[in-house]
Order: sequence, then structure tokens, then C-alpha cells
Amino acid sequence: MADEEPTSIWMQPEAHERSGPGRRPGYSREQITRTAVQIADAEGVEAATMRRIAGELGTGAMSLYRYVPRRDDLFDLMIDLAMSEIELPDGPSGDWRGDLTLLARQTRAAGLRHPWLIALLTSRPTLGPNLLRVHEFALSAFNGTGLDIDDITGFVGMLNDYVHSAIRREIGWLEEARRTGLDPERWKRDYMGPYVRQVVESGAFPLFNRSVLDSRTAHLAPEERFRHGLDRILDAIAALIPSLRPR
Amino acid sequence: MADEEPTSIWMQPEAHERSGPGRRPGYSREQITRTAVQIADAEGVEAATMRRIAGELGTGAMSLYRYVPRRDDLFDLMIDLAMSEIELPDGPSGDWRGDLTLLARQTRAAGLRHPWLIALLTSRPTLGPNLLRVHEFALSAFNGTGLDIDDITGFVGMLNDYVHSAIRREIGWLEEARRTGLDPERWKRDYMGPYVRQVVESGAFPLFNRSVLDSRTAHLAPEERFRHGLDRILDAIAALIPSLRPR
DNA sequence: AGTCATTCAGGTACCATGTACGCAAATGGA
DNA sequence: TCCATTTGCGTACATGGTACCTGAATGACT
Repeated sequence: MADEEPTSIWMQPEAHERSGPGRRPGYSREQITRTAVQIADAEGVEAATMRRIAGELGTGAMSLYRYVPRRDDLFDLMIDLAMSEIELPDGPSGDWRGDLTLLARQTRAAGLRHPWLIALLTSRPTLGPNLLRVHEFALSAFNGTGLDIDDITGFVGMLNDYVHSAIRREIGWLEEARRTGLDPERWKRDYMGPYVRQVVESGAFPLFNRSVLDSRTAHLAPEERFRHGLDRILDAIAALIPSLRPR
Repeated sequence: MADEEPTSIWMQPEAHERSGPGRRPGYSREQITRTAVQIADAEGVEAATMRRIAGELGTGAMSLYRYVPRRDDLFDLMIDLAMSEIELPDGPSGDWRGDLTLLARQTRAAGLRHPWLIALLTSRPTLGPNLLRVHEFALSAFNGTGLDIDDITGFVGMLNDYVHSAIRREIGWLEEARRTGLDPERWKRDYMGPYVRQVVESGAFPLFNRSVLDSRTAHLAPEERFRHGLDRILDAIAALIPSLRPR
């Protein structure tokens, strides 16, 4: 292989597209990525090591480097594979609220199916084709509302910020429990519980106490809570769109 | 040391508080944490290894484990130390918008001083005393607006989601450049640039193109951009508060 | 003062990780 | 048939977290 200049994984052609002399590749980026995703889903990203992925494929760890330059690039591929599961119509329906609600739900579903997705997505600047596709759909939902591109980008950002954070809140502590090796119930009761109880009983943070003790939304099902927050964001956006304000 | 049951780091007493027989501790959690923060600031979290921190302190790696059960707990301590730098008045001023703007700016400053802070903070469910202090201040800013605790929690969440994401957007690609070992300018031009150019020239994502090419806010100074987004969030919150709506 | 349980310092060691390097096997063009 | 090229992958190295162990320090009790 020629000296690979360091550039985005999306610029580097797949091995099997080549024609000419040389041994035919026995694997593919997609196959490797799919395997990595399966392992990460079942046991966490930290279990998706090069050796483990290769083992699952019945090959040696170093073989993977014929397809992926660095492990970080594999993360980008994993993100994009997960994003590819987000099914959206070809174009906006004209109902921006409905379109964005659909997108938010699909994103949440993908985030729950792949508990590592949001953490990876927000921890590195990646722009895979499927992320672009999804992002374009979000932007397009505001087409026809008379907003300029900066406002559209801002609103889509607001929505993304909420969706990502909400998903993180929903699964964050579950992932932490898994990482520490405790089962979630034990983690909540024995690990985090005593500290929170002590903080609450100290009375040092009265509003925090109210948010823990007096919350009604805390007892909602996760999906309801997600929907609640989503509606609030969409309400906020609607309130800021002049052309929609006098409704 | 007695068999430590696995519980939050904040529940485990410092060694120097103990009285009774035994050698006196030569270090402290604070000292260790401060060293870790310095290294992480200068070279990234991944450089703040147990060996490296211990080396900086002139001791052996295993000595640190007398003060910190696991490396992850050290992360919690680092987060809290960074949060302790966020200076806030003792109570809300009555001007919720001003209070939250102050908080947002202080958070941004801490996030820029410690480029690893937001990534750690949002990647694990942690609740150190300084995070609680800051969170309590945010909640208290809405005291007296007649909102119930769930709405307050929701708005503070909206604000936090924005602030964290905005900081991440501001430094995310710089961190990525550092991780890959390229200087930021090269990374943008040689690594990410060619791909983005190809995407733009393909014309496949017209609204994405407009957001890249026609954006006015993209050319603002980072601080202005942050302020822009912050104002939009605060506007959105204001628009949702019934008691403030008819202004 | 002497004894001793207790605690700290830190070296050694084990295992897992990403990945550089090199060589043999496979493959298609000349 | 030859050979440049590419893949498969074993070996090896540097680096990581941390379990375990020994020896030194220290205060309480006799």
C-alpha cells in the first residue's frame, strides 16, 4: 500500500474496489464495522478491541489494519453504521414539528440500541455520510418557514443538544453501572444511593432536594419524559419563529 | 485499610482525617488531583496516567491507590476541582437572565481552561460537591418566577445542554487535532478539509452547503457565537415562562 | 520504654491494549 | 512463467491499570 497520507476515512477507497494484481481482500470495512458494533452493543465499546473484533471474524488483529488505518477511524465507521439505521422520508413533509419529532424518536431508538453511540458521536468531530443525511433532513424540516440558514442551523443545534443530552441522561447511569461491573439496581442502591441520601439529608441544596423529592416527571416512563422535554424544545423553537408566533 | 465496599468517592474519608496508629500519609487527594489536572490541561487527559501523575509527584504509581480507589474516581475528583473554579455569588440576584448568563460564561471559561472537562462531565454520572453547588445556583436563579420544580429543572437542563454542547463544538476539533498529533491548522486543511470540500462540491446536501458557505455566524469570534446561542436559549426560556410572556 | 497492630511507600508483576514491522501466501498482468 | 503487488497475520514493543507483597514508619497500649 502506498504511504497513506493522513486524511479522513471517508476519502480512502475500500480495498475491494481496486483492480489489478495482488491478493483479493477477504474482509470488508462493513463486515468489520458490523462485528465491532455487535460487540459494543453487547459488552460496551471498551470490549470492541482490535483483537476481539478480529477474533470474532476468525482472523488476526493486524489484518484489520488493511481496512482501517486507526482504531479511531473504526469508531467513525461504527457511528455512521448506527446512523444508517435512522430511517427518514426522502424529504420534509411540510410539518416541521412532525418531521423533527420523527427524527428525534428515531435518534433515541438508535441511541438505546447502541448505548455507545451518543458518547462517541459527541466526543469526536465526525461527519460520515449518514450523519450528513440525517443532518440534512433536520435542516430541511425548516425549509419554507422563512428562516435564514443561521437560524435554521441554530434551531437544529438546539434540538440536537437536547436529544443527545436526554439520551445520555437516560442511559448514562446504566452504562456506568455496567462499566463498574455492578448490576444497575445495586449500583443505584449501594453505590450512588448513600451519597445522594447524605446530600439530601444535609439540606445544603434545597432546590436540588426538591428536584429529587418533589419531581413529578421523575416518575414518568423514560419515553414519556423524553417526549416531554422534546415538546418543550419544540415549543421554545416555535415561540422564537416570528412567522409562527401569532398562531 | 478495611475492605472498602464499593461506594462513591465522596463517601470515603480522606486518609489524613484518620487518627490512630500507622504511618502518616505523605500526599493528599487534592494534591494528586491538582497534579492530574495540570497534566491533563497541558497534554490531554490521556496523558494523565497513574504512572505519570505519580512521577510528577516523585513517587510510585501504586502509592496513589492509597488515596484514590480507581482511576475513574480520580476523574470525578478532577471534574470537581475544575468546577470549584466557577465563582458565583452566594445567592441569586433576582435577575434570572443575568445570573444564568454569568453562570454560562464561568462554565465556558472553565471548559476552555480545562479542555477535558466537558467530555468527562458528560460522559459519566457524577455529582461532586462543586457540581451540586453550581447546579443549585442555576436552579435558584428561577426562584421567584413562579415556576414549579419540574419546569425549573427542565429549563436548567436546556441551558446546560446548550452550554456543554457549545463548548464542545468550540474545542472539539482542536482536541481531535491534538489527539491525532497534527497541528490544528494542518488538521483542518489537510485532514478534514478535503472531505468537506468533496461533500460540498457533490451538491448532495444543499442545506448543509448553505450552512457552511452562507453562514454569517460562522465568522464570528467564538465568544460572540457562544453569546449568540446563549441569548437564543434564554429567549426561548423567556418565551416559555407564562409569567414573563406578556412583557 | 518496648511491643505491636496498623498504615503508608512503592517495587515487581500480570494482563490487556494499539499498532509497527516483516515475511509468506495469493493473485493477476506481462 | 515470472513478478510486482497486495493480503493475512505472527511477533514484538511500548504503555496502560492495578493486584500483591515487603519493608518502613507511627501511635496506642502494656
